[in-house]
Amino acid sequence: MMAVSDIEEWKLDHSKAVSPQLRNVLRTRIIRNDLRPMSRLSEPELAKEYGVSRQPVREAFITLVEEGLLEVRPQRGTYVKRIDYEAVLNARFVREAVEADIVCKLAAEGSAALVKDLRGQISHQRAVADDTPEHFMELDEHFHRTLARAAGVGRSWDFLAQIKSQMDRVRFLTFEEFHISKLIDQHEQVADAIEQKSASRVEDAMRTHLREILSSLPRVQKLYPDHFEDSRGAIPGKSAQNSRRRIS
Amino acid sequence: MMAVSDIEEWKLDHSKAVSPQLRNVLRTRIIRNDLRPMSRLSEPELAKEYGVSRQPVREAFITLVEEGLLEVRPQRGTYVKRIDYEAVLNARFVREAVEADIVCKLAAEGSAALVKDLRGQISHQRAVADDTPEHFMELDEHFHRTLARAAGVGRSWDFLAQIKSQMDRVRFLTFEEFHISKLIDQHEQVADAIEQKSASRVEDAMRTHLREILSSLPRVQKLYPDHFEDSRGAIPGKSAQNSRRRIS
DNA sequence: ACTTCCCCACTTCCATACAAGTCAACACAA
DNA sequence: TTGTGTTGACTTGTATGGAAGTGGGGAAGT
Repeated sequence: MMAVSDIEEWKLDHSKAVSPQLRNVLRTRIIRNDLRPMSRLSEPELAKEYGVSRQPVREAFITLVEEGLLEVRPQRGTYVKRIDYEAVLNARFVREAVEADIVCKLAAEGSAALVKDLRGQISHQRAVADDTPEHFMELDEHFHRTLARAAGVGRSWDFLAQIKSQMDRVRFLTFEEFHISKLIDQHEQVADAIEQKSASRVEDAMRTHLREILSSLPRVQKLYPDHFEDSRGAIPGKSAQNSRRRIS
Repeated sequence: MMAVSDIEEWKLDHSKAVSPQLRNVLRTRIIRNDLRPMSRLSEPELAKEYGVSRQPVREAFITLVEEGLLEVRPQRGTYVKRIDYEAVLNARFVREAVEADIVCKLAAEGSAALVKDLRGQISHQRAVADDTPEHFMELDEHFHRTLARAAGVGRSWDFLAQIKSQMDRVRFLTFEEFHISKLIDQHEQVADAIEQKSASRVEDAMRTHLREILSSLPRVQKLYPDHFEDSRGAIPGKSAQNSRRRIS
């Protein structure tokens, strides 16, 4: 829908409030690795670039600091944070816990209309699997959001979206590490299990699905070591992230 | 530790950055119902009250809007949001899912030192049970944070803290609705189950513990209807919040 | 050559001024 | 009395100017 190169040229609508727009633009640029880790974002520079004053830029920074995408060192500069291995693992852990409960609710209450909707989305996903990865990620986002809304906890997904950015940064580093067709197959297994109203199967399917990133994360870190915080993860032996339930 | 009345007189340390302090003060005042729902918070007024300019106040507002505690209507005013019934239910749902997985991990990996720490905290909780409710809530916060850290997902608790404020507002409305001694007993059941390394029992204990608010929430809403959003919740029949697992 | 100190460019943070929109009260006409 | 138009005191959003702090480069002294 929107290629990476276009992001750099996004213009702001001066008839609306500028700060929120700027916040979204910068967040997208960071997640898509257009703004590299450790690079400095000076307020006046970005202000000139987008034709606004420093204040909206400042206010946009605040939220991004809260999301762990930026780090401001007072009187020194504002920098794009490197990917925090621990933060990724924690975000993934939270996401697995929440979405596991979501699909369990759906196995109990899910309607046939939902299953039909999901299957339509899945076929749509297959159609764009070989398209740009950005396109699939949008559909993936929509798929998981649909599950949350169907379970009656749509606002929970809004919360998850805040921490998901940590995981998305990893994805955008190397799409090759993520086999899209495999992810779509897992989506299908989730839909199947919901249709069969099997709570245990749908839970296993979702937990397996959300653990895919665990296998690729160490390789991504090896490939782009300077994109990651120097913390542990270099010693990812048994990273205390194996969740409670043995999968199949 | 800090009585409600003291909050209004919190002064800011002008040697450090002002915005974060102001943010914490305002958040606390909102959660503790010192700043009432629907009341207007004008930037220049608060600026004068705390002896700073409008800009730090504005920046403090941004985060609180993100947390769903404030609502700013452009060119009209900034208002304390009423408690959103749906948001409380969703926050509770997320918390249950995450903390259930946390204690399951602890049942598998938990150490004896952890159990000893928890029991110490519990006896401390009993000691202050008849003290001010604020004091118990601090200990309660510490207890749950300890569990997360022991499970190796300490940052996950930082994530949860963002949405927990929605639940805390309900608690601070009526402490009488929450029987502290009962909550402490449930803490003890969690500690017991961890010691016994029983995943199923500790999960049930935690889920039961975190569902306490569900029984009191409708009563609190009845008692303070104007503190709540006018949404559903007035029709809380089967509010789609009964989670996946039947308890005991 | 090496250490020490100072100055200056640069940053974020705060204060202040201006712009633009909203809403209520009020004057005024029918 | 009622309906209408307008003014003006509010609000938040944006722009800009200092204040305080950081760090590097260069000059001076040993």
